[in-house]
Amino acid sequence: MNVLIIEDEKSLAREIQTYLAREHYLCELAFTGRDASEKIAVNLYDFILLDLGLPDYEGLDLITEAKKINHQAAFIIITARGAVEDKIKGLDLGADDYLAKPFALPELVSRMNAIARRKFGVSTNIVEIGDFQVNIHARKVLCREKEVVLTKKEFDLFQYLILNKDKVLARTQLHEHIWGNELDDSYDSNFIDVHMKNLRKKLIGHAPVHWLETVRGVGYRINS
Amino acid sequence: MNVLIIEDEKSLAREIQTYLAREHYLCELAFTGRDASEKIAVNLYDFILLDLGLPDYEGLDLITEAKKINHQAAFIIITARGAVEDKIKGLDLGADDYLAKPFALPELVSRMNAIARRKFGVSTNIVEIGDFQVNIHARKVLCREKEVVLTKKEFDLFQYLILNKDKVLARTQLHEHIWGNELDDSYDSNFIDVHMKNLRKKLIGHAPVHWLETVRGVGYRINS
DNA sequence: AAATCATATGAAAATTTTTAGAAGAATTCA
DNA sequence: TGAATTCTTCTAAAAATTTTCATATGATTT
Repeated sequence: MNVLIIEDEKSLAREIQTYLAREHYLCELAFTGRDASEKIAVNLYDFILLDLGLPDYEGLDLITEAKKINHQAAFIIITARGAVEDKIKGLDLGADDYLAKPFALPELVSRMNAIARRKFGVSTNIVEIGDFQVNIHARKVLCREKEVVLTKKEFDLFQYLILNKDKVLARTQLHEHIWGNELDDSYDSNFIDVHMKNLRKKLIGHAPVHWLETVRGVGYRINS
Repeated sequence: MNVLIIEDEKSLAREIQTYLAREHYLCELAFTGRDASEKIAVNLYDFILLDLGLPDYEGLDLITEAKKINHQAAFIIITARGAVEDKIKGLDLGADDYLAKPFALPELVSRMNAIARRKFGVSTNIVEIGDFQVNIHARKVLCREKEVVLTKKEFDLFQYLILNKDKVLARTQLHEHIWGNELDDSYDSNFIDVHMKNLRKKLIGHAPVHWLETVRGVGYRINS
């Protein structure tokens, strides 16, 4: 899950980021409204955490703006206790949840998990594929009680393929996803292949993986 | 799904085209109102994306014009943020959706998918032809539960013919589309024929394919 | 019915793509 | 910092696909 944290208090923003990272939310930070605005225009976030106390922007404008560009994101509003709280709640901003400062991070996480369940239908963090149980948040793979230990890149690949089940994913897509950034025209490397090979090898060590296919000339695919 | 992108900013148009291609929308570009007008008169599009900031045309005229000729197309209006936005919304143009610049491409895709589902009753993903189910995203062909395994070129050909159902496609067209590049003057090869033969052979192995015809002297066609 | 033209076919040749092993870089962790 | 792990590049071999080519088949014209 991709999260944008809009918060001018840098230390708090980083603290949230670190904590959420542990829960396997992938966070980007925006310290100003302008920054946030640009990021929202370019990326598609699952969650947008917005502190309503930004100096350069009227927070509410940011919400309406963001809602237009990315209607599927879940919004969580963070506000100073008391202050404008009631007023905000009165407004129908269409936020998915509100949190008053100061708040406990586990509280934030549990609310985010609840929203993820409700909004994105991710009822659980555990996805089953073949004989394997993949725990997305814990980044662990089990096969009949036993753990299959994957490296970071291997897990990233595996997860992305699982989340896009029944879709062929081109190497460039996989590469872009894992690296985040765009690709040079001169993309010429086979490290996706190498990681796939290693991933397969590890998986096959525990159970058959006929559902993980190479689509020649195109990419890779996991069949449900 | 065939899409016409009407957008004078060429780089943006191409960017959209590239992204949509990945999602298996087949795009043509029109950089001017005149160009768009001609293309609409000749081709039947499923989607028409229209940027309302064209220099040579009043965008709104283009819509009413297009609506007369092709009433089944879904219109998506792209507009600069703010500006005339409200005014446009006020007008009953019968557009299926609006997008304000800048927008995230995945957002565009998810809206198009939604429209396709609602308007055409199709999950853009699966196309049925004869006894075959073609899953565009998975690049898989099924015939009564059983998979028909196609090579890349075979699938590309098949898909392109399906997307252009009821149209005769010349060998040069098929060649240009599938190989991307333009053709040398000295085009003299029969590999389209060979691929067609192999495709037919594989399909016929599972069910009759009377709907896949050779149009002598012209090319090939799939009849719905 | 013969001649001509376009398409279909089978098989070999050429090319592309994938797999796999290993080794050098880079990163992480103690 | 050094050791261990992980990431990435490089290579060659293997596998599969693409393309060519020669020939057969079938349709169209005269």
